[in-house]
Amino acid sequence: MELKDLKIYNSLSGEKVKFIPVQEGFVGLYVCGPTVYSNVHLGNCRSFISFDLVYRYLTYIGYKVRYVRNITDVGHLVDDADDGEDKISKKARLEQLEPMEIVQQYTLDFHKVMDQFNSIPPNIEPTATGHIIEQIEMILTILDNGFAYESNGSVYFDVEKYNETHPYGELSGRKIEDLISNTRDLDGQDEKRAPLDFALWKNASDEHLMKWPSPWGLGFPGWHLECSAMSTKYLGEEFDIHGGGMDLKFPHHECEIAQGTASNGKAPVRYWMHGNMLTLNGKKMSKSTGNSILPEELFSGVNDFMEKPFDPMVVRFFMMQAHYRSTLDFTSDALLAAEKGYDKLAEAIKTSTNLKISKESSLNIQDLVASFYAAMNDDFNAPILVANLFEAVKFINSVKDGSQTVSKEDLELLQTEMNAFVQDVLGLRQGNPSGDDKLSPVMDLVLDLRQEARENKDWTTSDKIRDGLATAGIVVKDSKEGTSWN
RNA sequence: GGUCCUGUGGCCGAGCGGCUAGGCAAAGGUCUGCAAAACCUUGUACAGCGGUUCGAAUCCGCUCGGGACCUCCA
Repeated sequence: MELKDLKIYNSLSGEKVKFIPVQEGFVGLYVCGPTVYSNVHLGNCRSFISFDLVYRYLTYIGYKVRYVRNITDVGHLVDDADDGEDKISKKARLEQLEPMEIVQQYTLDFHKVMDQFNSIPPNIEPTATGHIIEQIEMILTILDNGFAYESNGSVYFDVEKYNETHPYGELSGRKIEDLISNTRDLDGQDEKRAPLDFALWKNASDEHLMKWPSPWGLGFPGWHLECSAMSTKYLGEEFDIHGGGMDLKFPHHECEIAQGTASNGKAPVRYWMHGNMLTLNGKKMSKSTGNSILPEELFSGVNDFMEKPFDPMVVRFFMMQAHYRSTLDFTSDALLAAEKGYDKLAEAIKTSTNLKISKESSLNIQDLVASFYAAMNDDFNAPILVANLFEAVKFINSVKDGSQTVSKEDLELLQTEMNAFVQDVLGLRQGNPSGDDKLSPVMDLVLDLRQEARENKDWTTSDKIRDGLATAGIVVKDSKEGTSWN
Protein backbone atom coordinates (compact mmCIF):
# COMPACT_ATOMS: atom_id res chain seq x y z
CA MET A 1 0.00 0.00 0.00
CA GLU A 2 1.28 3.42 -0.85
CA LEU A 3 2.31 5.44 2.16
CA LYS A 4 1.57 8.68 0.38
CA ASP A 5 -2.14 7.98 0.34
CA LEU A 6 -2.56 8.83 4.00
CA LYS A 7 -4.54 11.95 4.79
CA ILE A 8 -4.63 13.61 8.19
CA TYR A 9 -6.87 16.34 9.50
CA ASN A 10 -4.50 19.07 10.59
CA SER A 11 -5.99 21.19 13.36
CA LEU A 12 -3.66 24.02 12.42
CA SER A 13 -5.20 24.50 8.98
CA GLY A 14 -8.57 22.93 9.74
CA GLU A 15 -8.26 20.75 6.66
CA LYS A 16 -7.68 17.16 5.77
CA VAL A 17 -4.32 17.09 4.02
CA LYS A 18 -1.92 14.60 2.56
CA PHE A 19 0.61 13.43 5.10
CA ILE A 20 4.19 14.13 4.09
CA PRO A 21 6.75 13.47 6.81
CA VAL A 22 9.81 15.64 7.35
CA GLN A 23 12.02 12.67 6.59
CA GLU A 24 10.70 10.11 4.16
CA GLY A 25 9.80 6.83 5.80
CA PHE A 26 10.08 8.19 9.32
CA VAL A 27 7.56 9.79 11.64
CA GLY A 28 8.10 11.75 14.83
CA LEU A 29 4.99 11.54 17.00
CA TYR A 30 4.54 13.40 20.27
CA VAL A 31 1.50 13.01 22.48
CA CYS A 32 0.78 14.94 25.67
CA GLY A 33 0.72 12.39 28.46
CA PRO A 34 -1.04 12.32 31.80
CA THR A 35 -0.42 14.33 34.92
CA VAL A 36 0.11 11.63 37.50
CA TYR A 37 -1.60 12.99 40.59
CA SER A 38 -4.71 10.77 40.39
CA ASN A 39 -6.03 7.74 38.58
CA VAL A 40 -6.37 8.09 34.83
CA HIS A 41 -10.00 8.41 33.96
CA LEU A 42 -11.77 7.05 30.95
CA GLY A 43 -11.59 10.29 29.01
CA ASN A 44 -7.81 10.34 29.30
CA CYS A 45 -7.75 6.78 28.08
CA ARG A 46 -9.78 7.49 24.97
CA SER A 47 -7.30 10.14 23.96
CA PHE A 48 -4.32 7.85 24.44
CA ILE A 49 -6.10 5.00 22.69
CA SER A 50 -6.85 7.27 19.72
CA PHE A 51 -3.17 7.99 19.34
CA ASP A 52 -2.31 4.36 19.93
CA LEU A 53 -4.38 3.71 16.81
CA VAL A 54 -2.46 6.39 14.93
CA TYR A 55 0.86 4.91 16.04
CA ARG A 56 -0.25 1.40 15.15
CA TYR A 57 -1.45 2.31 11.68
CA LEU A 58 1.59 4.39 10.82
CA THR A 59 3.75 1.47 11.87
CA TYR A 60 1.59 -1.01 9.99
CA ILE A 61 1.90 0.82 6.68
CA GLY A 62 5.64 0.79 7.01
CA TYR A 63 6.74 3.98 8.72
CA LYS A 64 9.46 3.88 11.29
CA VAL A 65 7.83 5.82 14.08
CA ARG A 66 9.40 7.36 17.13
CA TYR A 67 6.54 7.80 19.54
CA VAL A 68 7.13 10.05 22.54
CA ARG A 69 4.61 10.55 25.29
CA ASN A 70 5.53 12.40 28.43
CA ILE A 71 4.65 11.90 32.06
CA THR A 72 3.88 15.17 33.78
CA ASP A 73 5.19 14.71 37.28
CA VAL A 74 6.04 18.26 38.21
CA GLY A 75 2.40 19.11 38.78
CA HIS A 76 0.62 22.25 37.81
CA LEU A 77 -0.79 25.01 39.92
CA VAL A 78 -4.06 24.15 41.62
CA ASP A 79 -5.19 27.67 40.95
CA ASP A 80 -3.72 31.10 41.01
CA ALA A 81 -4.89 31.81 44.51
CA ASP A 82 -2.84 29.30 46.41
CA ASP A 83 0.56 30.89 46.03
CA GLY A 84 2.11 28.41 43.74
CA GLU A 85 1.47 25.19 45.58
CA ASP A 86 1.21 22.57 42.91
CA LYS A 87 -1.23 19.71 42.62
CA ILE A 88 1.20 16.99 43.40
CA SER A 89 2.68 18.55 46.50
CA LYS A 90 -0.79 19.44 47.74
CA LYS A 91 -1.95 15.88 47.54
CA ALA A 92 1.30 14.69 49.07
CA ARG A 93 0.78 16.74 52.15
CA LEU A 94 -2.76 15.51 52.40
CA GLU A 95 -1.66 11.92 52.31
CA GLN A 96 1.61 12.40 54.17
CA LEU A 97 3.63 11.11 51.29
CA GLU A 98 6.62 12.24 49.32
CA PRO A 99 5.59 13.86 46.03
CA MET A 100 7.49 11.27 44.09
CA GLU A 101 5.57 8.53 45.88
CA ILE A 102 2.39 9.95 44.45
CA VAL A 103 4.01 10.15 41.06
CA GLN A 104 5.13 6.56 41.26
CA GLN A 105 1.78 5.26 42.43
CA TYR A 106 -0.22 6.89 39.68
CA THR A 107 2.35 6.23 36.99
CA LEU A 108 2.05 2.54 37.78
CA ASP A 109 -1.72 2.81 37.68
CA PHE A 110 -1.55 4.56 34.34
CA HIS A 111 0.70 1.90 32.85
CA LYS A 112 -1.50 -0.86 34.15
CA VAL A 113 -4.67 0.62 32.68
CA MET A 114 -3.07 1.33 29.32
CA ASP A 115 -1.81 -2.23 29.25
CA GLN A 116 -5.32 -3.51 29.93
CA PHE A 117 -6.45 -1.51 26.92
CA ASN A 118 -3.69 -3.18 24.92
CA SER A 119 -2.09 0.17 24.22
CA ILE A 120 1.50 -0.05 23.02
CA PRO A 121 3.91 1.87 25.27
CA PRO A 122 5.63 4.82 23.58
CA ASN A 123 9.24 4.46 22.47
CA ILE A 124 10.23 7.17 24.90
CA GLU A 125 8.24 8.20 27.96
CA PRO A 126 10.14 11.14 29.39
CA THR A 127 9.30 12.80 32.68
CA ALA A 128 9.23 16.51 33.33
CA THR A 129 11.32 16.16 36.49
CA GLY A 130 13.93 14.30 34.49
CA HIS A 131 14.33 17.20 32.08
CA ILE A 132 14.72 20.24 34.31
CA ILE A 133 18.08 21.07 32.74
CA GLU A 134 16.69 20.95 29.21
CA GLN A 135 13.83 23.20 30.27
CA ILE A 136 16.17 25.72 31.86
CA GLU A 137 18.28 25.75 28.69
CA MET A 138 15.22 26.40 26.60
CA ILE A 139 14.22 29.31 28.84
CA LEU A 140 17.71 30.78 28.45
CA THR A 141 17.40 30.58 24.68
CA ILE A 142 13.99 32.22 24.71
CA LEU A 143 15.39 34.97 26.98
CA ASP A 144 18.34 35.45 24.63
CA ASN A 145 15.97 35.76 21.72
CA GLY A 146 14.07 38.47 23.54
CA PHE A 147 10.74 36.73 23.95
CA ALA A 148 10.78 36.45 27.74
CA TYR A 149 11.63 38.46 30.83
CA GLU A 150 12.53 37.77 34.44
CA SER A 151 10.47 39.06 37.30
CA ASN A 152 11.05 38.28 40.99
CA GLY A 153 12.75 34.97 40.34
CA SER A 154 10.18 33.89 37.77
CA VAL A 155 10.43 34.01 33.99
CA TYR A 156 7.47 34.86 31.79
CA PHE A 157 6.89 34.52 28.10
CA ASP A 158 6.19 37.87 26.47
CA VAL A 159 3.12 37.08 24.40
CA GLU A 160 2.61 40.53 22.95
CA LYS A 161 6.22 40.78 21.87
CA TYR A 162 5.93 37.40 20.22
CA ASN A 163 2.70 38.40 18.53
CA GLU A 164 4.45 41.27 16.79
CA THR A 165 6.25 38.80 14.56
CA HIS A 166 4.27 35.58 14.90
CA PRO A 167 0.54 34.90 15.06
CA TYR A 168 -0.22 33.90 18.63
CA GLY A 169 -3.55 32.05 18.61
CA GLU A 170 -3.28 30.58 15.12
CA LEU A 171 -3.97 27.04 16.32
CA SER A 172 -7.04 27.80 18.37
CA GLY A 173 -8.31 30.52 16.06
CA ARG A 174 -8.04 33.24 18.61
CA LYS A 175 -7.13 36.84 18.17
CA ILE A 176 -4.87 38.42 20.71
CA GLU A 177 -7.14 41.42 21.18
CA ASP A 178 -10.04 39.15 22.12
CA LEU A 179 -7.85 37.25 24.51
CA ILE A 180 -6.73 40.41 26.22
CA SER A 181 -10.25 41.72 26.59
CA ASN A 182 -11.42 38.42 28.00
CA THR A 183 -8.72 37.96 30.55
CA ARG A 184 -9.92 37.95 34.09
CA ASP A 185 -8.13 39.63 36.96
CA LEU A 186 -6.30 37.01 38.90
CA ASP A 187 -4.12 37.06 41.93
CA GLY A 188 -0.38 36.97 41.51
CA GLN A 189 -0.50 38.66 38.16
CA ASP A 190 1.49 41.66 39.26
CA GLU A 191 4.76 39.97 38.34
CA LYS A 192 3.65 39.80 34.73
CA ARG A 193 3.84 42.67 32.32
CA ALA A 194 0.64 41.55 30.67
CA PRO A 195 -2.07 39.17 31.78
CA LEU A 196 -1.64 36.98 28.72
CA ASP A 197 1.99 36.20 29.50
CA PHE A 198 2.58 32.72 30.79
CA ALA A 199 5.20 31.30 33.09
CA LEU A 200 8.29 29.55 31.81
CA TRP A 201 9.77 29.34 35.28
CA LYS A 202 8.09 29.95 38.63
CA ASN A 203 9.78 31.07 41.79
CA ALA A 204 9.02 28.54 44.55
CA SER A 205 7.73 29.50 47.94
CA ASP A 206 9.16 27.91 51.10
CA GLU A 207 6.29 25.44 51.42
CA HIS A 208 6.76 24.24 47.90
CA LEU A 209 8.10 20.71 47.90
CA MET A 210 9.15 20.20 44.32
CA LYS A 211 11.75 22.78 43.38
CA TRP A 212 15.05 23.00 41.64
CA PRO A 213 17.93 25.49 41.51
CA SER A 214 18.04 27.70 38.44
CA PRO A 215 19.71 30.91 37.26
CA TRP A 216 16.70 32.71 38.77
CA GLY A 217 16.73 30.93 42.14
CA LEU A 218 14.81 27.97 43.50
CA GLY A 219 11.73 27.21 41.47
CA PHE A 220 9.97 24.92 39.08
CA PRO A 221 9.25 24.90 35.37
CA GLY A 222 6.16 26.48 33.85
CA TRP A 223 3.09 24.60 32.78
CA HIS A 224 3.71 24.34 29.08
CA LEU A 225 7.45 24.10 28.86
CA GLU A 226 8.10 20.42 29.43
CA CYS A 227 6.45 19.32 26.19
CA SER A 228 8.44 21.82 24.18
CA ALA A 229 11.74 20.85 25.81
CA MET A 230 11.19 17.12 25.53
CA SER A 231 9.74 17.05 22.03
CA THR A 232 12.66 19.15 20.81
CA LYS A 233 15.15 16.90 22.53
CA TYR A 234 13.81 13.64 21.17
CA LEU A 235 12.12 14.58 17.90
CA GLY A 236 13.94 17.69 16.81
CA GLU A 237 13.08 21.32 16.28
CA GLU A 238 10.51 20.45 13.66
CA PHE A 239 8.67 17.15 13.84
CA ASP A 240 5.68 15.51 12.19
CA ILE A 241 2.73 14.93 14.46
CA HIS A 242 1.73 16.34 17.82
CA GLY A 243 -1.38 14.92 19.43
CA GLY A 244 -3.51 15.60 22.45
CA GLY A 245 -7.04 16.20 23.63
CA MET A 246 -9.12 19.09 22.30
CA ASP A 247 -8.98 20.77 25.66
CA LEU A 248 -5.23 21.17 25.32
CA LYS A 249 -5.49 23.23 22.18
CA PHE A 250 -5.63 26.43 24.15
CA PRO A 251 -3.57 27.50 25.88
CA HIS A 252 -1.26 24.50 26.16
CA HIS A 253 -0.55 23.76 22.50
CA GLU A 254 -0.69 27.40 21.55
CA CYS A 255 2.05 28.04 24.08
CA GLU A 256 4.07 25.14 22.76
CA ILE A 257 4.03 26.67 19.31
CA ALA A 258 5.12 30.00 20.75
CA GLN A 259 7.89 28.48 22.84
CA GLY A 260 9.20 26.34 20.04
CA THR A 261 9.13 29.18 17.56
CA ALA A 262 10.68 31.62 20.02
CA SER A 263 13.60 29.31 20.79
CA ASN A 264 14.19 27.55 17.48
CA GLY A 265 12.99 30.14 15.01
CA LYS A 266 10.48 27.85 13.37
CA ALA A 267 7.17 26.23 14.16
CA PRO A 268 7.81 22.96 15.97
CA VAL A 269 4.96 20.85 14.55
CA ARG A 270 3.77 20.05 11.02
CA TYR A 271 0.53 18.23 11.84
CA TRP A 272 -1.52 18.91 14.95
CA MET A 273 -4.06 16.27 15.83
CA HIS A 274 -6.75 16.68 18.47
CA GLY A 275 -8.94 13.97 19.88
CA ASN A 276 -12.44 14.73 21.03
CA MET A 277 -14.03 14.35 24.45
CA LEU A 278 -16.01 11.59 26.04
CA THR A 279 -19.43 11.93 27.61
CA LEU A 280 -21.18 9.67 30.10
CA ASN A 281 -24.90 9.35 29.57
CA GLY A 282 -24.89 12.44 27.41
CA LYS A 283 -23.08 14.66 29.86
CA LYS A 284 -19.47 15.52 30.16
CA MET A 285 -17.39 13.55 32.57
CA SER A 286 -16.70 15.48 35.66
CA LYS A 287 -15.42 14.29 38.96
CA SER A 288 -17.06 17.13 40.81
CA THR A 289 -20.59 16.23 39.67
CA GLY A 290 -20.05 12.51 40.12
CA ASN A 291 -20.62 11.93 36.42
CA SER A 292 -17.38 10.08 36.05
CA ILE A 293 -16.14 6.54 35.76
CA LEU A 294 -12.70 4.97 36.17
CA PRO A 295 -11.51 2.24 33.80
CA GLU A 296 -11.29 -0.23 36.69
CA GLU A 297 -14.86 0.49 37.63
CA LEU A 298 -15.94 -0.22 34.07
CA PHE A 299 -13.98 -3.50 33.96
CA SER A 300 -15.15 -4.67 37.38
CA GLY A 301 -18.74 -3.57 36.98
CA VAL A 302 -18.57 -1.76 40.30
CA ASN A 303 -20.15 1.54 39.27
CA ASP A 304 -23.47 3.32 39.16
CA PHE A 305 -23.72 3.60 35.38
CA MET A 306 -23.38 0.22 33.72
CA GLU A 307 -25.49 -2.90 33.97
CA LYS A 308 -22.54 -5.23 33.87
CA PRO A 309 -18.76 -5.33 33.70
CA PHE A 310 -17.15 -4.81 30.31
CA ASP A 311 -13.96 -6.33 29.00
CA PRO A 312 -11.27 -3.77 28.14
CA MET A 313 -11.25 -5.04 24.56
CA VAL A 314 -15.00 -4.43 24.28
CA VAL A 315 -14.48 -0.89 25.54
CA ARG A 316 -11.68 -0.40 23.06
CA PHE A 317 -13.80 -1.80 20.23
CA PHE A 318 -16.58 0.58 21.24
CA MET A 319 -14.16 3.49 21.00
CA MET A 320 -13.06 2.29 17.57
CA GLN A 321 -16.65 2.52 16.35
CA ALA A 322 -16.45 6.29 16.69
CA HIS A 323 -14.07 8.63 14.90
CA TYR A 324 -11.40 10.17 17.11
CA ARG A 325 -12.54 13.71 16.28
CA SER A 326 -16.14 13.07 17.35
CA THR A 327 -17.44 13.09 20.87
CA LEU A 328 -18.42 9.67 22.10
CA ASP A 329 -21.17 8.92 24.56
CA PHE A 330 -20.77 6.07 27.03
CA THR A 331 -24.00 4.33 27.98
CA SER A 332 -24.79 0.86 29.16
CA ASP A 333 -26.88 0.10 26.06
CA ALA A 334 -24.16 1.26 23.71
CA LEU A 335 -21.54 -0.89 25.43
CA LEU A 336 -23.87 -3.87 25.39
CA ALA A 337 -24.36 -3.47 21.64
CA ALA A 338 -20.63 -3.13 21.11
CA GLU A 339 -20.02 -6.27 23.09
CA LYS A 340 -22.24 -8.32 20.83
CA GLY A 341 -20.72 -6.85 17.72
CA TYR A 342 -17.24 -7.52 19.02
CA ASP A 343 -18.08 -11.15 19.75
CA LYS A 344 -19.48 -11.54 16.26
CA LEU A 345 -16.30 -10.17 14.74
CA ALA A 346 -14.07 -12.37 16.89
CA GLU A 347 -16.19 -15.41 16.09
CA ALA A 348 -15.96 -14.81 12.36
CA ILE A 349 -12.18 -14.58 12.56
CA LYS A 350 -12.14 -18.01 14.15
CA THR A 351 -14.55 -19.32 11.56
CA SER A 352 -12.27 -18.09 8.77
CA THR A 353 -9.61 -20.62 9.76
CA ASN A 354 -11.96 -23.47 8.97
CA LEU A 355 -13.59 -22.68 5.65
CA LYS A 356 -14.14 -24.79 2.59
CA ILE A 357 -11.92 -23.74 -0.31
CA SER A 358 -13.33 -23.33 -3.81
CA LYS A 359 -11.70 -22.74 -7.16
CA GLU A 360 -12.91 -19.17 -7.33
CA SER A 361 -14.17 -16.49 -5.04
CA SER A 362 -17.65 -15.09 -5.39
CA LEU A 363 -16.51 -11.74 -4.07
CA ASN A 364 -13.61 -9.50 -4.99
CA ILE A 365 -11.43 -9.95 -1.92
CA GLN A 366 -8.76 -7.54 -3.09
CA ASP A 367 -11.33 -4.76 -3.23
CA LEU A 368 -12.57 -5.68 0.21
CA VAL A 369 -9.06 -5.60 1.63
CA ALA A 370 -8.35 -2.33 -0.16
CA SER A 371 -11.35 -0.84 1.61
CA PHE A 372 -9.64 -1.48 4.96
CA TYR A 373 -6.71 0.66 3.90
CA ALA A 374 -8.90 3.29 2.32
CA ALA A 375 -10.79 3.77 5.56
CA MET A 376 -7.67 4.23 7.63
CA ASN A 377 -5.96 6.40 5.06
CA ASP A 378 -8.85 8.82 5.39
CA ASP A 379 -7.76 10.44 8.64
CA PHE A 380 -7.73 7.18 10.57
CA ASN A 381 -11.42 6.49 10.06
CA ALA A 382 -11.72 3.47 12.32
CA PRO A 383 -15.55 3.32 12.24
CA ILE A 384 -15.48 2.88 8.48
CA LEU A 385 -12.80 0.26 8.88
CA VAL A 386 -15.02 -1.57 11.37
CA ALA A 387 -17.97 -1.38 8.98
CA ASN A 388 -15.79 -2.83 6.20
CA LEU A 389 -14.58 -5.56 8.53
CA PHE A 390 -18.20 -6.51 9.10
CA GLU A 391 -18.60 -6.87 5.34
CA ALA A 392 -15.85 -9.44 5.61
CA VAL A 393 -17.63 -11.06 8.55
CA LYS A 394 -20.76 -11.46 6.50
CA PHE A 395 -18.78 -12.92 3.63
CA ILE A 396 -16.99 -15.41 5.88
CA ASN A 397 -20.26 -16.59 7.40
CA SER A 398 -21.82 -16.89 3.97
CA VAL A 399 -18.95 -19.06 2.80
CA LYS A 400 -19.53 -21.22 5.84
CA ASP A 401 -23.20 -21.46 4.95
CA GLY A 402 -22.35 -22.31 1.38
CA SER A 403 -23.92 -19.31 -0.31
CA GLN A 404 -20.55 -17.77 -1.19
CA THR A 405 -17.22 -19.23 -2.23
CA VAL A 406 -13.59 -18.33 -1.65
CA SER A 407 -10.35 -19.40 -3.29
CA LYS A 408 -7.26 -20.49 -1.38
CA GLU A 409 -5.27 -17.36 -2.25
CA ASP A 410 -8.14 -15.03 -1.44
CA LEU A 411 -8.82 -16.69 1.87
CA GLU A 412 -5.17 -16.38 2.85
CA LEU A 413 -5.16 -12.73 1.89
CA LEU A 414 -8.36 -12.04 3.77
CA GLN A 415 -7.21 -13.84 6.89
CA THR A 416 -3.85 -12.13 6.93
CA GLU A 417 -5.28 -8.67 6.45
CA MET A 418 -8.21 -9.12 8.80
CA ASN A 419 -5.99 -10.35 11.55
CA ALA A 420 -3.60 -7.50 10.95
CA PHE A 421 -6.28 -4.84 11.00
CA VAL A 422 -8.14 -6.24 13.98
CA GLN A 423 -5.14 -7.09 16.12
CA ASP A 424 -2.29 -4.89 14.97
CA VAL A 425 -4.13 -1.77 13.82
CA LEU A 426 -7.25 -1.61 15.96
CA GLY A 427 -5.29 -3.22 18.77
CA LEU A 428 -8.01 -5.69 19.64
CA ARG A 429 -6.19 -8.49 21.35
CA GLN A 430 -7.85 -11.73 20.33
CA GLY A 431 -8.07 -13.96 23.35
CA ASN A 432 -7.76 -17.68 22.90
CA PRO A 433 -10.87 -19.03 24.62
CA SER A 434 -9.90 -22.58 23.87
CA GLY A 435 -6.30 -21.91 24.75
CA ASP A 436 -6.80 -23.27 28.24
CA ASP A 437 -4.99 -26.52 27.82
CA LYS A 438 -6.64 -28.11 30.80
CA LEU A 439 -10.14 -27.16 29.81
CA SER A 440 -9.99 -28.25 26.18
CA PRO A 441 -9.76 -32.02 26.77
CA VAL A 442 -12.44 -31.75 29.43
CA MET A 443 -14.73 -29.98 27.00
CA ASP A 444 -14.01 -32.55 24.33
CA LEU A 445 -15.12 -35.25 26.76
CA VAL A 446 -18.23 -33.41 27.90
CA LEU A 447 -19.33 -32.62 24.35
CA ASP A 448 -18.64 -36.17 23.34
CA LEU A 449 -21.01 -37.39 26.06
CA ARG A 450 -23.58 -34.87 24.97
CA GLN A 451 -23.26 -36.00 21.37
CA GLU A 452 -23.93 -39.58 22.44
CA ALA A 453 -27.03 -38.45 24.28
CA ARG A 454 -28.19 -36.53 21.23
CA GLU A 455 -27.69 -39.53 18.99
CA ASN A 456 -29.89 -41.51 21.40
CA LYS A 457 -32.40 -38.66 21.33
CA ASP A 458 -31.90 -38.26 25.04
CA TRP A 459 -32.69 -34.55 24.94
CA THR A 460 -33.01 -34.31 28.71
CA THR A 461 -29.37 -35.21 29.18
CA SER A 462 -28.05 -33.20 26.24
CA ASP A 463 -29.92 -30.09 27.32
CA LYS A 464 -28.83 -30.57 30.90
CA ILE A 465 -25.22 -30.50 29.73
CA ARG A 466 -25.82 -27.48 27.56
CA ASP A 467 -27.65 -25.55 30.26
CA GLY A 468 -25.08 -26.52 32.85
CA LEU A 469 -22.27 -25.23 30.66
CA ALA A 470 -24.23 -22.06 30.00
CA THR A 471 -24.36 -21.45 33.73
CA ALA A 472 -20.60 -21.71 33.76
CA GLY A 473 -20.44 -19.15 30.98
CA ILE A 474 -19.72 -21.60 28.17
CA VAL A 475 -21.97 -21.35 25.15
CA VAL A 476 -22.47 -24.46 23.07
CA LYS A 477 -23.40 -24.19 19.42
CA ASP A 478 -24.45 -27.07 17.20
CA SER A 479 -23.91 -26.96 13.49
CA LYS A 480 -23.59 -29.40 10.62
CA GLU A 481 -19.83 -29.63 11.05
CA GLY A 482 -20.13 -30.42 14.73
CA THR A 483 -20.44 -28.69 18.04
CA SER A 484 -18.37 -25.70 19.02
CA TRP A 485 -18.08 -23.83 22.31
CA ASN A 486 -16.65 -20.72 23.80
C1' G B 1 -20.23 37.22 28.43
C1' G B 2 -16.54 35.93 24.23
C1' U B 3 -14.52 32.11 20.58
C1' C B 4 -15.61 27.47 18.38
C1' C B 5 -17.80 22.53 17.58
C1' U B 6 -22.21 19.69 17.37
C1' G B 7 -27.83 17.68 17.02
C1' U B 8 -28.73 11.43 12.09
C1' G B 9 -33.96 5.78 12.42
C1' G B 10 -35.72 2.25 19.17
C1' C B 11 -30.02 2.71 20.80
C1' C B 12 -24.77 3.76 19.29
C1' G B 13 -22.58 5.87 15.39
C1' A B 14 -20.38 6.90 9.68
C1' G B 15 -21.51 10.08 5.67
C1' C B 16 -21.29 16.00 4.75
C1' G B 17 -24.72 18.80 -2.32
C1' G B 18 -27.53 13.74 -6.26
C1' C B 19 -25.50 7.15 -5.99
C1' U B 20 -29.66 6.74 0.77
C1' A B 21 -22.29 2.98 5.92
C1' G B 22 -21.97 -0.41 9.84
C1' G B 23 -23.14 -2.53 14.72
C1' C B 24 -27.04 -3.47 18.36
C1' A B 25 -32.26 -3.94 19.01
C1' A B 26 -37.21 -5.27 16.36
C1' A B 27 -40.42 -8.19 12.79
C1' G B 28 -40.89 -12.31 9.20
C1' G B 29 -38.36 -16.48 6.93
C1' U B 30 -34.42 -20.62 6.11
C1' C B 31 -31.66 -24.16 8.97
C1' U B 32 -32.24 -27.04 13.62
C1' G B 33 -34.77 -32.40 18.25
C1' C B 34 -35.19 -27.71 20.85
C1' A B 35 -31.96 -23.69 21.52
C1' A B 36 -27.95 -20.65 20.11
C1' A B 37 -25.35 -19.03 16.00
C1' A B 38 -25.45 -18.03 10.93
C1' C B 39 -27.90 -16.59 6.43
C1' C B 40 -32.13 -14.07 3.68
C1' U B 41 -35.98 -10.27 3.82
C1' U B 42 -38.31 -5.79 6.06
C1' G B 43 -38.03 -0.78 8.39
C1' U B 44 -36.46 5.39 4.28
C1' A B 45 -33.67 8.55 9.72
C1' C B 46 -31.14 13.13 9.36
C1' A B 47 -33.65 18.90 15.97
C1' G B 48 -37.39 22.93 14.30
C1' C B 49 -38.47 26.96 10.87
C1' G B 50 -37.04 29.64 6.65
C1' G B 51 -33.61 30.27 2.34
C1' U B 52 -29.89 28.95 -1.84
C1' U B 53 -30.09 25.02 -5.68
C1' C B 54 -32.68 21.29 -11.15
C1' G B 55 -31.58 18.63 -6.48
C1' A B 56 -29.76 19.30 0.81
C1' A B 57 -29.05 15.11 6.23
C1' U B 58 -25.00 17.61 3.56
C1' C B 59 -24.50 24.99 1.90
C1' C B 60 -26.69 29.83 4.37
C1' G B 61 -29.81 32.31 8.31
C1' C B 62 -32.66 32.10 12.70
C1' U B 63 -34.71 29.23 16.96
C1' C B 64 -34.17 25.36 20.47
C1' G B 65 -31.00 21.36 22.67
C1' G B 66 -25.77 19.24 23.74
C1' G B 67 -20.49 20.07 24.18
C1' A B 68 -15.34 22.34 24.21
C1' C B 69 -12.16 26.39 25.27
C1' C B 70 -11.48 31.29 27.54
C1' U B 71 -8.53 28.81 34.52
C1' C B 72 -5.15 22.77 35.81
C1' C B 73 -7.61 19.29 32.49
C1' A B 74 -7.30 13.94 27.30
